[in-house]
Amino acid sequence: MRHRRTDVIDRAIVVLDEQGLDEWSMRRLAADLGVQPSALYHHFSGKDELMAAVADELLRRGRRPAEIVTWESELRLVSVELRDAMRSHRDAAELIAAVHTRGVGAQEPLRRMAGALQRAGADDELARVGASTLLHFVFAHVSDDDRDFALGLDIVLDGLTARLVR
Amino acid sequence: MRHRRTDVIDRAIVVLDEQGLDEWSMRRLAADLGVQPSALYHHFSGKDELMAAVADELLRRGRRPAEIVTWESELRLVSVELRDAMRSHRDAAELIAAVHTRGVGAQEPLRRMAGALQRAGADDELARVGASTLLHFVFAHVSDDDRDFALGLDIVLDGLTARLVR
DNA sequence: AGCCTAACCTGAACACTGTTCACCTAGACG
DNA sequence: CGTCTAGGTGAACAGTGTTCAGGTTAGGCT
Repeated sequence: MRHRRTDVIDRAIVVLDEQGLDEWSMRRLAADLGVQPSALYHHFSGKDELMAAVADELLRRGRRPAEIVTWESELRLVSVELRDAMRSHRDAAELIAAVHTRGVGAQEPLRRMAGALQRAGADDELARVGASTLLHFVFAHVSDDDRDFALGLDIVLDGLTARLVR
Repeated sequence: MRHRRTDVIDRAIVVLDEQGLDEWSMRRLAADLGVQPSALYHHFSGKDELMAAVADELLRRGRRPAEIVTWESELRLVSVELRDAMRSHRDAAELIAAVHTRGVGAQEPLRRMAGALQRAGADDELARVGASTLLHFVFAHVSDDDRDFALGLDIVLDGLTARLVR
């Protein structure tokens, strides 16, 4: 059986769900696809690139069409989409956070947050720091219940608002 | 040469500085100590416990005597101590964050933050969420310059203040 | 229909990793 | 003097990501 890049990514997500991130190795994925481990290196330069592709696919699937009214609602939307993507599959949170931290992928939520802040009137510095603060808040509170998540989101947005209106 | 637990921890920190976290393996550390890898398992149950011990030692070394006046100054102190510890050695940030995330150690900063919030009048939920938000802000902004770090810290503390005074 | 190219895959090897196990050894203490 | 124990040995196990030279196969072009 021959596989395309997208086949590998799709199957990688299934294996992630079944085995978890710890058992998620190139060899296991290859075995699951009925292929030698080295075959994966035709589609991806290495494990990092594969992980990044999977993370980006999870984020893509988590997006929902929505019309934006205020900058605050946009920040909330991006936060909730990101959180949902991180909860959509087993260990997706660790996967996405790892990929983002290593700088190999999953950069879009941060960019969208910074963009929203800039459109809200923030200067470069505030947009950068504010977006990063919000993003890492989401990373940290993925497994909170919805109430706690909403509370924390309010904390950060309150802080951002206080800086923005000045 | 025979070594005690503390010798191993001290040497582990040196090796971390010289080689970085990626190259920081049980085998390398053992070689550096002039000992077989298996000898390390007399002092630690495994790599996780050793990492946790190193993280806690770095945090311990980063503590500074200071008298606390307000809850806000206590939160600032813990944040700055944590940030300094994370900057004190090569890859110390990744090490401490990893140990904390896995729940095997480096739990004290979070506990101190939650305690300060409780003394400031926060209920259990706000103390928990607020402390976690602040902690992960520090994790995320270790490598920012001081200006950006101070700005982000203000954002989070503003948000916390807004919730506390209610 | 036949060829050719590009995509895909094989199988073996390399150089690591953390961990376990049975066994040994030097020094302190009663 | 003997025992106890903290510390260490050396080999093995079961994995890991990655590389490489070479083989196969499907699709488009002439």
